[in-house]
Amino acid sequence: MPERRGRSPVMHDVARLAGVSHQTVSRVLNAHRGIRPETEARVRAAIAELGYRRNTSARALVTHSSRLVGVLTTVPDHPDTARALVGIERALRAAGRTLLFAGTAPEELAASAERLFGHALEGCVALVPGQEGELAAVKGPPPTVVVDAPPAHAALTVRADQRGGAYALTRHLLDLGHRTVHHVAGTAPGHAARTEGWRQALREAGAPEPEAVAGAETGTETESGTGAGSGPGTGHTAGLVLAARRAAGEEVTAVLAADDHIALGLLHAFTESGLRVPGQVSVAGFGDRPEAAHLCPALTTASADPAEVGEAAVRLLLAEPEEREGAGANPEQDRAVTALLLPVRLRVRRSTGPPPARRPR
Amino acid sequence: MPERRGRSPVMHDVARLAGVSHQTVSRVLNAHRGIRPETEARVRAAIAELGYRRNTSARALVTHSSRLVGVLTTVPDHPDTARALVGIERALRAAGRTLLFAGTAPEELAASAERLFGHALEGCVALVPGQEGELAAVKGPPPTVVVDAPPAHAALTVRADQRGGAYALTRHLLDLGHRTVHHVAGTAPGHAARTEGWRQALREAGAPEPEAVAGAETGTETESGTGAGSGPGTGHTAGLVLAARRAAGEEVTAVLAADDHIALGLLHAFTESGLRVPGQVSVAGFGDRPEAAHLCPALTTASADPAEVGEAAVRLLLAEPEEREGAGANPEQDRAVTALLLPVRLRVRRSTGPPPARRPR
DNA sequence: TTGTAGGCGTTATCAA
DNA sequence: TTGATAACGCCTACAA
Repeated sequence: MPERRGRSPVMHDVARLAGVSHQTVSRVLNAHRGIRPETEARVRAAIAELGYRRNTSARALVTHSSRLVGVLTTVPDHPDTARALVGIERALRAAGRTLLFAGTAPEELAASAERLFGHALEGCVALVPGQEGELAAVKGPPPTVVVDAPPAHAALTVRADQRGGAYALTRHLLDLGHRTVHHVAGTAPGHAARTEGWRQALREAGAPEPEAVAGAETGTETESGTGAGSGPGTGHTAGLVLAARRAAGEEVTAVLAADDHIALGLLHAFTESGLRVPGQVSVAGFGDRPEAAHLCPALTTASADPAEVGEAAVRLLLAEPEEREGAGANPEQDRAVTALLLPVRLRVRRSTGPPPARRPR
Repeated sequence: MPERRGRSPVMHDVARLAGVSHQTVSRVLNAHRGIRPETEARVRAAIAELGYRRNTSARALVTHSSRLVGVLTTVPDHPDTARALVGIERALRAAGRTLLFAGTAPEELAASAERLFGHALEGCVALVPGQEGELAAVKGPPPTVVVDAPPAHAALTVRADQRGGAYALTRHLLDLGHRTVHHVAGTAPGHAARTEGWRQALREAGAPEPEAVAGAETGTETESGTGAGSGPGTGHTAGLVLAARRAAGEEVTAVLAADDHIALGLLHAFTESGLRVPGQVSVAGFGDRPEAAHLCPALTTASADPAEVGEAAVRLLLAEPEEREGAGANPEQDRAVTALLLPVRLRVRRSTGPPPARRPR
């Protein structure tokens, strides 16, 4: 007998033990039809007895696919990335795939993509907020789903419904009794859609439409969750402006910030100005950063569950392109869906409440 | 010429273009010595021109190693996991390795390990807090580093210096002027060492050693960062006990909790009892959970940087076993270091301060 | 210093 | 229904 001492068993060993050829073993493993049940049983028994496992590399070599799906991100330390990873992994596991991860600085994005693509990826999920330019580096042969791709981007993408979320948040404040809702806008990708949702809600409700305050947001939404850097001045300045307007007689009872960072600045500014939240002013954020639940008061905000976003991205990635006539040249063209819009859900907490009574009833 | 139309170039193509054999190309790629510089230049030029990349699967097939390192965890949604991932990935990238990730429920740990090990891993980092039993599933041929393995566990491991951290935290409180420091103990793995560090600091300072309060911690430290579940009752009960003791005349001016969760409960209980933190009682936690910085008041705590822990784990994993006489049978036996102890650093924030003045000076 | 031959473990194609 | 044989792309001997 050939020496099979240290090495782990291979297909040939299983075949010999089952008294068949290695081909038959392969067929059993790949669920080919036309195998006599009793043959299959013998093969399975041999597999179990030997503790045999297929060699992934050999399989990938001949298959040209490794059943590996890559995740490429420029924001590995963003809390939403971690949460998305959980969803991605869950979907991948269900599909029998394994997750390859690369977190990298934007400058090294291309190099990291190379490294990832080198592993015969079956597909790739890109968590790359920021500018369109960065995404160019991710163009690869394996199909790629970009999470929250900019509107212009033509790739497969899963997006959170920013506009709908802002709409719902505004609606929530109006329903609490506020005559209108002020807004501090941001400049990060996706913030514009939030501003639109806010305006739309006001318009439909026939509420006054105050001008949005510019948040001078410097793209800090992609920063680490520990709040390092960023500093004040974000929503803080806007908060002081609004407090001043209120002192001057304007009716400012509810403010929707373009993101939780800005909302935090608002909270500070209002507290400094002696305004109680939510007693005198309600504040809502957007994005549901982890700390939002632990602020004083806990922040009402909204977000799409990052895990769900991740799951959806994988499902979109792994969905078989519809087999239409002439399919094959460009699989992405043959899909039924190339962009998914995920609902944004409200997280109502303590920072929003009814407006102060204007006069005793 | 053989048809080379759609397919990506292989080593043979490079060889033909450079006018050498594919062996020479392989030698260049693997930095073998004894290649004429001009030959190497031609090869490199051909590689660049063709945009050639080695096929990882073929390489792994013959090499029996994929330059892939696995990360296996039962707590994929723990914030420290995300932070560790960043460090792991950084170290891996520097070493030219790629990261394979599997997050899973404890029950499926063995299956996930199987799936991971199936990819010819070069090594594995296990983020598996909790019971020793779970770790048994991770026993695999590839060398594995367990992060924060239980003391008894014999594998390669990287541990945070729990004892030293608790010592430093206690020292910090004593230095602020507190006569002694109370302690709420926990039951999660690693908590016992924290209690030891606390006691040691008191003893060395000659401070009174109050009995530790049992925190009745139900292992919530492994839960998600959003605080779902866990509920009150953790440190809350202990806080009420301490507040009562204080009301009864005992000098309780500083409390070290076994973790941030317990500390949060303490904060609630003290606030309920009308005690100002840190005005009347100082509170310190342990673990630096992300929300600690955003509590009111922000929590003084301590932790080893998870990213650093991750980096250290990878370095330990990839460190070549020292080549001693008789090496080879069990590589782990031949290492200079099998357990690394990482420093725990203080994060002093607003929840600790000097004790209230006993009498006017 | 370079080239030739063989095999890594699997899947696909043919023939039986 | 099953078995032989040839790839898949690379690396490690050995030969030149």
